[in-house]
Amino acid sequence: MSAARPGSGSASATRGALLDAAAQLMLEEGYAAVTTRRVAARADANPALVYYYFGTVDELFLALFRRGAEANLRRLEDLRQSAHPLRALWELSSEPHSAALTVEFIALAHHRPAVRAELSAYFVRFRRLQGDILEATLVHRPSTAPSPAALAVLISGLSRVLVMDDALGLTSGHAEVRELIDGFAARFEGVTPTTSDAAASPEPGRADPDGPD
Amino acid sequence: MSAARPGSGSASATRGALLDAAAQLMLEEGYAAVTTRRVAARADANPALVYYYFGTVDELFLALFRRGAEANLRRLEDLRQSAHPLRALWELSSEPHSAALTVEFIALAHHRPAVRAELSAYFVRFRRLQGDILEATLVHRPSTAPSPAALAVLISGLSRVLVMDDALGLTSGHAEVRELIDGFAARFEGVTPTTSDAAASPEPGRADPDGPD
DNA sequence: GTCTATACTTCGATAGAC
DNA sequence: GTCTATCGAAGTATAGAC
Repeated sequence: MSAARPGSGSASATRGALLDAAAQLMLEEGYAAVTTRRVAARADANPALVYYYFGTVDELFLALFRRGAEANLRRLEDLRQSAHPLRALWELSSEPHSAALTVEFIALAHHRPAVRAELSAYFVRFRRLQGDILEATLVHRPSTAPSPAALAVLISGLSRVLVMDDALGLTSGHAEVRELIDGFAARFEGVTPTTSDAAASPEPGRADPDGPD
Repeated sequence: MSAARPGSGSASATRGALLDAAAQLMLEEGYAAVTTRRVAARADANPALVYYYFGTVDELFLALFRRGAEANLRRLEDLRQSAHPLRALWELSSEPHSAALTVEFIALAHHRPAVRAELSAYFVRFRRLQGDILEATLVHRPSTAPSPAALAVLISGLSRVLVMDDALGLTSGHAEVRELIDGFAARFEGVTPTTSDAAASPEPGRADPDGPD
């Protein structure tokens, strides 16, 4: 309660518009394009308001990340009720917007300690929750299968490389990797692995594809 | 032959120093820190020399990427002679410096078309070569095993997520994933999967851990 | 909460002397 | 090949009126 600055609790429309603008810029032009002037211009707001709401650009980044992180953790919780948690998990990690933002934030984290700490804490929570869901879903997995923690790493890594490749136009081997994942999901969720199936039965909490994976 | 600018063929010490400085800055502080002034300062050179050698900052990025890319492709070629090509392949993709630079370049590629085209072309070549080596190494693989192209994607994705996780201090599930890879390598290369083995028999062409994965 | 005005820094890029 | 000098644009951040 030291600095009298409106926090994430304040449901200000301007604050939200600034965060939206920052997210757009980060997606379209990378984290370096997120400057006070450009964010304000895109949000049709005055540049000084960025300082009013966030204090520094670093804090703006943190606020943006937190908003997406919390939304994503909520969506992850919702997955528990899904009929196909494994597939829903895979699709949550495969959203282009979300994954592209994640890459930007990871690059940012490499040289901004505050961002690094925030990402680190978030990913610990995300992976743990992911592991819990996998554990509950794969009740009959053989003893030779990877542990939930290892599966969480596999899902993160494979979904991320596919999305990064897509952004570069790389496609070689992709179809086969997707089939591999689909086959794995089918074996443990016992459902025919057709893409039309996924399209026909939308999962809960998939409305706002935003934030880190 | 239009603009009289020294190319990568010119073995200028200054040019190399500028590229080294750019690589350092990119690693330590991200691509946004790569500015003409800062690069020149770190290389103990005059800022105007950046324009003399590269013309624009974009060209500097491209030259830096190309240098690392070519070095990496050479190292990949050398792997063919390795006693354990599969493990060597894995380790080549797991180098922290190289992978961190790759993440920066991928983030850069998201909004710089010239960088994007360069990365795209490079990765196509890299993955293809990776696939060729895998094909030659895994001569006795079962028909159910993933194709070389898919394996190349798996290796890229898993090595990259482990390195990115390491940078954030995440370790959950890592040991198991490494064991998985090691087990796979052992099964197809027929060697006891001890880490001391890898340390005891260094592979050729691993002198300069630089450039994209 | 929103605005103007401003101080100060750093950026990319160029012209031209040496 | 290397340097100085310089332009205009854009960056962060703050003070203070409304």
